[in-house]
Amino acid sequence: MATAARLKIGEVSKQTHVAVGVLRYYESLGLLTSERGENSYRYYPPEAVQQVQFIKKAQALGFSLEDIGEVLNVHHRGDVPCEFVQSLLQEKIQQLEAQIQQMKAFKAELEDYRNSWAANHPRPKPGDICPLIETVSLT
Amino acid sequence: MATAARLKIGEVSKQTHVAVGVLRYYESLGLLTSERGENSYRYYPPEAVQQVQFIKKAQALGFSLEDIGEVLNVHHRGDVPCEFVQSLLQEKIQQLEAQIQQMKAFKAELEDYRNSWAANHPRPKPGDICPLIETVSLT
DNA sequence: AAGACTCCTACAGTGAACTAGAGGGTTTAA
DNA sequence: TTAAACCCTCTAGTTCACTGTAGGAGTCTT
Repeated sequence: MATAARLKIGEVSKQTHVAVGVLRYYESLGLLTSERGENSYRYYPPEAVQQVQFIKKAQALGFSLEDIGEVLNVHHRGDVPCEFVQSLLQEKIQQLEAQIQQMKAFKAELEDYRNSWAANHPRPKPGDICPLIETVSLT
Repeated sequence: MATAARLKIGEVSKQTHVAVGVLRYYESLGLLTSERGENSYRYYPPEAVQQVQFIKKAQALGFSLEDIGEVLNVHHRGDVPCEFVQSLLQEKIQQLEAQIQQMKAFKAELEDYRNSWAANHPRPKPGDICPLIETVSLT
């Protein structure tokens, strides 16, 4: 079998579009692990790429690195993880659902305003002030 | 007519549950304006309450104070605002929609995992490691 | 008129998530 | 074999959104 493809930090960086410094920072927080070569270089298994992508995805959805770390650390520890992870998951799912509902409502609000604006102000007169902000905020 | 109800900062704070310091901070960023009395106290019109609520709502949905300031400042300047606000609105609406879609996808992913976990691991054996993280991140 | 309370400014500190730089070793391609 | 490119550690700086503190003035309540 060919050498198991171990990745250097720069390769992980290229594949994930996450800066090298950030990867080291994640490691310092315990979100990522690596083996060290004799040269003290970090070497990552190919799965590290997925892991970093997971971090970035979760982060984009509003999870803090600490949140993410909680989940990942449980995995690293390997201690009775499933029940704990399960309950974390459940919590996150519920949070997501709530956020989705909020966003939908806010989007609808913005759309309402945009539409009523379009109807009422086909050509705003010079000197008009757009009552946007106050109107939008009244829900 | 009775005195136009001008609010002091503490009253705005109570009505919005936003700390006095935060209100002053918002003002320093140009997100809020006030008139000053002879005592140099800030006095706000009642609409300030709505405005602060708008800021908080937008913020909860991931808009930065700078984003919010862009919209509010246009209002304050009163310069040809509507077209600009309109296009900002359009952009924000699209962003929201994209985020909603991402969240739904991520939520579905988490649910899938939770369900398959429930099916496969009714009683995890001691020593098992939950393959949660890698599995979840594969979309 | 005294004490509690609220307000003011100005500036320092916090935590999260990076980002940059110094100073020095390692790998790799011409 | 040497120069570019990459890696290391450590420390410090940045941005965002606050939070807290000091020192002082105004207001309200009794």
